[in-house]
Formats: sequence, C-alpha cells, structure tokens
Amino acid sequence: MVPRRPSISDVAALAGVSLGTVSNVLNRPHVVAASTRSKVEAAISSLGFVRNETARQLSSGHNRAIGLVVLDIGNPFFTDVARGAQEVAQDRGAVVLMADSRADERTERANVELFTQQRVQGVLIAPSGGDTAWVADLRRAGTPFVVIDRVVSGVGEHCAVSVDDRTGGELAVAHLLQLGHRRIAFVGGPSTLAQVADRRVGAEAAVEREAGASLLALSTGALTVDEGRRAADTLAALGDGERPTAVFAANDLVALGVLQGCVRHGLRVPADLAIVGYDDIDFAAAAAVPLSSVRQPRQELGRTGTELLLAEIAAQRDGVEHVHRTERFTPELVARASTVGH
Amino acid sequence: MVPRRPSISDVAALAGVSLGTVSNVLNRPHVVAASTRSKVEAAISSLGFVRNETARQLSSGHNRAIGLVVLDIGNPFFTDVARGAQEVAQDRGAVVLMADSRADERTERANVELFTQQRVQGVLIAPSGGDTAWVADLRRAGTPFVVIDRVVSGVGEHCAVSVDDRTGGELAVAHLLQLGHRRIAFVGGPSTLAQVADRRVGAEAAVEREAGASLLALSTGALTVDEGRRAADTLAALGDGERPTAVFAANDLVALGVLQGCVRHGLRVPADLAIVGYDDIDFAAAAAVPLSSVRQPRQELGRTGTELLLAEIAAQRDGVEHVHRTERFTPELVARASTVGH
DNA sequence: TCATCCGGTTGAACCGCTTCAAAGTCGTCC
DNA sequence: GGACGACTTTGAAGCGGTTCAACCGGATGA
Repeated sequence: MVPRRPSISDVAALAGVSLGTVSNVLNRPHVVAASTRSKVEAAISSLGFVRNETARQLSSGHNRAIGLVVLDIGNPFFTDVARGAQEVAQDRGAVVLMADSRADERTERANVELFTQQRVQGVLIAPSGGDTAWVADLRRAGTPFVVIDRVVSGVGEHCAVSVDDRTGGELAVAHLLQLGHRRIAFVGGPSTLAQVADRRVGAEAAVEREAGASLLALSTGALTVDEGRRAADTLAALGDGERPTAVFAANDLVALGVLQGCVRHGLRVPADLAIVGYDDIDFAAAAAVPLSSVRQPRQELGRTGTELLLAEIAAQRDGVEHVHRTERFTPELVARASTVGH
Repeated sequence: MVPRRPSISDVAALAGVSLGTVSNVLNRPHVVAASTRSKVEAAISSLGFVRNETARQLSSGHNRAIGLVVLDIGNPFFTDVARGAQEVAQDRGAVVLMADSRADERTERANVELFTQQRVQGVLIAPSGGDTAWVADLRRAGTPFVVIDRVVSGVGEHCAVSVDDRTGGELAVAHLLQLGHRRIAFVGGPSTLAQVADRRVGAEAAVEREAGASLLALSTGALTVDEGRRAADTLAALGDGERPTAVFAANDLVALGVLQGCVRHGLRVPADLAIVGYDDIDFAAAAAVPLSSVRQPRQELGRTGTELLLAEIAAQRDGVEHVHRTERFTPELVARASTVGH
C-alpha cells in the first residue's frame, strides 16, 4: 500500500513544536523566531513534507486557481490567449487551470461545473455562444467570471474582453470588395458559434453596401482545417462563372483548409480565389500563400481578461462594489498574398 | 461580503435527513430509498448546492485529477498530445490539469510541485531534459509519473512513451543525403533540450555514414518560429558555395521559421535550400512550401501515456506490483515539397 | 516590586465532506 | 411471538490544514 505522506503534525512532532507553529513557518515566517524556524525547516526537508493544498484551501477558504475554458485548444488563437492569461496570473500569484470545451456546449458547461466544484476564484471563459446556462450556474455559485471574445446578451451585466467581430467581418469583406470581388463566399460554422454569426453579420453588412455584390454562405460543421478543405471541394465543384472569386473564412484554420483545398484542386490563390482568414495566428503568415487575415490582439485578450477577473475577485473579497467593464479591442486587417497577390 | 455557499449540511437540514444520507445520494444513490433520494435532490437544486470537490478530496483521499506538464503550449505538437491525454482521461473519469513549462526548468519544477501540492493522482510530463530534480520530488512524494517523448536516464526505472528521436534524426538526414545533399545544417536548440540533442545525434550518425557529407550545427535559443527565421538570416548571409544545401530543423516551428526566412531572402525551397522539419504538425502540410517532416504519433503519445499512468496509479492503489513500461513508437518520414520539389 | 507590554508559541475549533460501525424498521419464517 | 435478514438511515470520527484567542516568560517602566 502507499505510505501516508508526512503531514504538518509529523513535522511538528519531529521539530518538537506545535502544529500552529509549523503553519506559521509556512505562511508567516516572520512571526516565528529564527531558531524555531530553522528547526521546523529542517524537519520539513528531512521528512520531504509537501503542503497539502487541498487541506489548505478547505480550511482557509482561499483558492489560488482561476479557471480558463477555451473553445478549442487546437487553435493557436486560444493558446495565445492562454499565454496572456498565464502571464498575468503568475504575476499575481494565481494559477490558471485550463479546460478545452471543443466547441461543445455540454462540455463547456461540464467544465464550468468542474471549476465551480473546485471552488476556483473565478472563471475566464471563451464561450461557444449557444447555450449560456453556465452563466446562471456561475451567478448562483457566486463565482466571478469574465467572458473572452464575446458579450453574452440577455444575462445581465458581466465583465468581458472582446474584439468587435462585426467590424472584423466588415473589414475583411470591405477589403475584398475594394479589390473588385463581387461574388464572395463566407465559409464557417456552425452558426451557433457567436464568433461565426457576428463575423458573418459584418460580412453581410459590407456586402449590402455594395451594389451588385453577393455573399454565398457555406456552413461548416466546425472551425477546423478539415472543414475548410471540405468547403474548398464544394467551391471547386462549382462552374467557373458561378464560383465566388473570394472567400472570407470565419477563422484561420478554416482559411488554411480552404487554401490547401485550392492547391489540391489547382485553383490559384488569389487569382482564381482570394482568401481572407480571421485571428491572424502565427501560422497564417507562414502558409502556402501567406494569408490575409483579421488580426485580434490574442495575448492581450488573455492578459486583460485576467486583469478584469482578478479585479472583480478582489472587489468581491473586500466587499467593495464592483462595476462590470467591457474592454473592447478593434480588429485590424492584415493584407497578405492570399488577397493582394505577390 | 460573499454569502457562504450551501454545504451538504444545509441540504441535509432542508431535506430533513442526516448528513450521511446526503453524501450517499451524491456518491451511492442506489443505496438510498427512492423517496428519500428525491427529497434530497429537490433540496440540492433548490439551494443550488454544488459539491465542494476540495473537501471531498481531503476526506476521501482520492483525487480525480492528473497533471500534464508540457514543454510549450504554443506548439501544436503538445496540444495534440494533450488532446490524446484528455480523451483517455475523460473515458476513465479523470480530469487533466495542464501546465506549460515554456521549456524552462525552473517553471517545470514549479509546475510539478504545484501538482504535488494539489495531490494529483499522477503526473504526465514532457520534460525539458536538463535538470531532472522533479523526478526526485515525485519519487519522494510517491506520485506516479510517466514521461512523454523522453526517457530520463540515471534516475531509475519509470514508465515512458517515447518516439525514437535518434532514429527520427537519422531518417531526416538520410532522406536529405539520398536526395544528394552533402552540406547539411542542423538547426535547433538549446542543446539541453533532450529532443534537440537526440535528433542531432541521429543526424550526425547518418552524416558519418556518408563519405563527404558534413553537418553544420546552428544552435537556436528556443524551438520557435522566430528563432527559425533568425537561423535563416544566418544561412542567407553565407556565400553560395559555403551555404548548406539542406536544413534539418529540430521541430516544425523552427522549420517554418527557416522557410519564412528563406522566402524573405529570396532563397528557393527546395532548390536553394531543402528543409526537413520534425513532428509533422498539421500546419506543416499547409506551409508556404509544404514541409517534409518526421511524423510522430502525437495524439497516440498522449493516449498511451495516460493509459500507462492510470495503470500505474491503479497498481499503486491496489498494492499490486507495478512493472514500469516504455512504449516506444517509431517515427516516420513524410516527404513533401520542401525537399522533393513539386 | 508590581503592572504592562510584547514577541513567541500553543491548542482547540473549525472548513465541508466521506466513511463506517451501529442502530432502526419491516417483513418473514419457524 | 421472537429471531433474523435485508434495507435504510444515522452520527461521530477523521482528512490536513488555518486561525485566533489565550498563554508564557522576560524586558520595561513606574
């Protein structure tokens, strides 16, 4: 059987002091006399004592962790957000626990529940956008939360860091229109993803302002490279006069997939089909044809989101009134060869 | 101030049953009479009770979590490994906590300590390869661990899932030699990273077998796209007769960076410089010039690693003798345009 | 000499849950 | 009618820490 791990009282016994003193050495070393402290420290290292964070948290009621729920950990956009979050959290002595909801609402809610059960200080969440039952869960549990890359409507106030996806969609399509494209396809889905819906709304708005321009919507089952490739198959199957001359993809993974599909089908990018992606992940610039994309401040989203969250947590702890804030960033179009040629 | 969250005893009081009964409803519903169970369930939902996992864990001594320490969360290779791990863990009712060590030994050890403090069931770790103090930490704490993508030497037996990096390096360079390249550069670093060291050893072995072939080692500060670009700058600065005709990059991120750098400097790939990467991340195939790469079974590494870990945990729990295993996968060369042209 | 003060140290009371021996409660069976 | 199981439910003892009022003994000041 597993030997029991040394506990604080084993340390106390070995050092010949009381339990409380050991705890003090661990948490408030300055109140302990130097000689006592060194005795305790010797005992700690001789036993290989490792503080039990679980017990510590239970008795103190404090938790150092914050939860981060991302839509898709395979998307570099989210790992960049995570990095930003980690950075800030580490500075403030907090720990980030990360969970991947794989754009699935049930998984998303399960992850939030997991975090609530762990009694994390707060939750940073990039929601899928459909079912927002988790908001009610968190509210009820009194867990502070900040929404990333989205503002959830109809659930009352909350903090958020977001990038204006509607504007981003407009930017992308306006860029294509300006290059003379009139038949444009929007590739992305499912439309329950708020990201997809908003970017599309922006795209439509831009198209409507231009006489003679049309937007063909190609829905995908997910925002992945594979789905992008599949969409390219669909596009390639269309007749030359019928096929859109440009694609606005809901994110860079899809855009890269479309690009790969085009290469396979012998469609030239951008001559036969121009492509704009979204997120401007690092790999976009390194693609077969460097990808034009709508840039979001990825790490900055994570950083700012964490700061808002920690502020809300602090306010709650101190019983201070907290005013919810929404930090909104403006996206920016980065034009590369996939639209403007070489 | 924050209102206290409902506890199990609040539920018990409201339902008019004892504490133990509520616990039974939560953990062994079948032993509770249906009528009692529904009373308790009603109380739970009316109070919005969420089980405190911290307390549960402390008193039961069981933890559902396993820790995963990755080298670089920005590298899609590791997110794929993480996905494989999540998959298996979820099937077995375990939860994966992920931490990024950013290839830094201090962060790596801090992450391991964090997990030990949390009393996770076990740790899955992709080590940086230099300092292995964390092995001693885990051994002492009695925490089972499995090493991913590496076998740590000189620390006694342990479970591992690995891909033979030496062979991978040989494969890559043998491929280049076979294509007629004789001046080859190895780009990667720091050499304290075991991945880097082993791949390089393999590369050297292959070169030594070929008369007249040479290997120029270009060390980078990290395995990132940026560092790859910088290496390309160095290569581009060399005279035409002096410059290697092929590059073997220690991973795909570096390879993509080298590729971008070549494009910028007007070097044609593969005509002027052939490139082989390592890992075969999804983005490799979508690169400017589709990247030849040494493929590792990414998700499979995560899956198998988690299975080994769970097996070891189970053995420890049941007091059964556990025999450490090393699951070794064989890498595979995927040749694409970056070496074999169009 | 005695009251105060103060840096150190102590130990008991939790934190919220699991566990499990013991105690009910019924329906059966001899 | 009493013993015996099968089912349920109970309640108290931890799990390993944190917290904090109380205590201790020596220094200080009056």
